Amino acid sequence: MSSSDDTPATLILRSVLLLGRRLRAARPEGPHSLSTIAILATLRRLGPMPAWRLALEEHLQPQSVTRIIAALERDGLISRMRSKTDRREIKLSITPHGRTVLSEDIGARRAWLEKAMNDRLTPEECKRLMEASEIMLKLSDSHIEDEAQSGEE
Amino acid sequence: MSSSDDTPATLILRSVLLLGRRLRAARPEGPHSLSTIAILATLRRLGPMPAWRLALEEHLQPQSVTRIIAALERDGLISRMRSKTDRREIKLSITPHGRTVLSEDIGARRAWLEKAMNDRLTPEECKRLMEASEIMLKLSDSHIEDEAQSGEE
DNA sequence: TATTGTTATACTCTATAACTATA
DNA sequence: TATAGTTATAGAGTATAACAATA
Repeated sequence: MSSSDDTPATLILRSVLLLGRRLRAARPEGPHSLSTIAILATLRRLGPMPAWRLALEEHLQPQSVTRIIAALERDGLISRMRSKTDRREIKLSITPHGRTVLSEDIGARRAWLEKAMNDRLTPEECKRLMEASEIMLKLSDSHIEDEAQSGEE
Repeated sequence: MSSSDDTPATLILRSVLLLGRRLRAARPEGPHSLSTIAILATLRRLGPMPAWRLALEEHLQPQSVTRIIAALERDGLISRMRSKTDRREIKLSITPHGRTVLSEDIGARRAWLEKAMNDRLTPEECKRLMEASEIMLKLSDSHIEDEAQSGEE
């Protein structure tokens, strides 16, 4: 049987790939990418934090975070404040302007998604998709706590 | 209320972004990216087809497909055959070597995903995730037929 | 003129390696 | 030496514009 890849895993792989493409493309007029907006949303959701913590939350390398926050600061969406106690650390905060931009961006993406859901899914399917989102988050969420437990590879 | 983005849509956005990152990173030793493998899988699943059809299936621009299939042909994973009836068209087929590489790649990614699912999800959650995959596919699937129906932007 | 495909170019996304500054 | 952050570089992923060949 050559169907070794027509498995549930393949279906998950393909669906996340294709839906991800759509969600990235559904950006509003603004110049802000999905990864950028996700970082902004995390800063609003969890409050000010240093870059290394942001890297853990977003499952990114610190260097990748550096690049994104440089753009965010350039555009005035976040502000930096050097820690007094540990002068290596820099706390990142979302600015009022950042909150405005975030709301507009998320609003536009949400509009796209909700329209697509209304057009193509039944209410029952919408509900199951939302439940599945938490499952996917859990699946992609092996940071911090878990890092300590399973140190292999 | 400033919670205009703590909505189900935001959760979906974040979960697809984060899980997508993980699935792309879970590549085996081989030099083939997720997008490349997805195209190979589509050629095996649906049989030989021209590049424009592949672009529709994968929701990519034809130029993006051109780039990917150039790499696939360079590595001997697909073959091209000019159509006799319409000499503009080139039929793309997966080669035996392509089938081998595809199975190995999918196998490795599947192993990662199944381990993650076993480690972090209950059997009930696994089942719901698989059901949700078909829903996500439907959501990202507005090509061909739908294009004709809703012609707006 | 429309369609199939390609080349050229650029921007986003992310990683690894090497570095600086501070602890 | 370890940690927080940055710079440099590269490759993956994808898009738009301009083009060639064929219909």
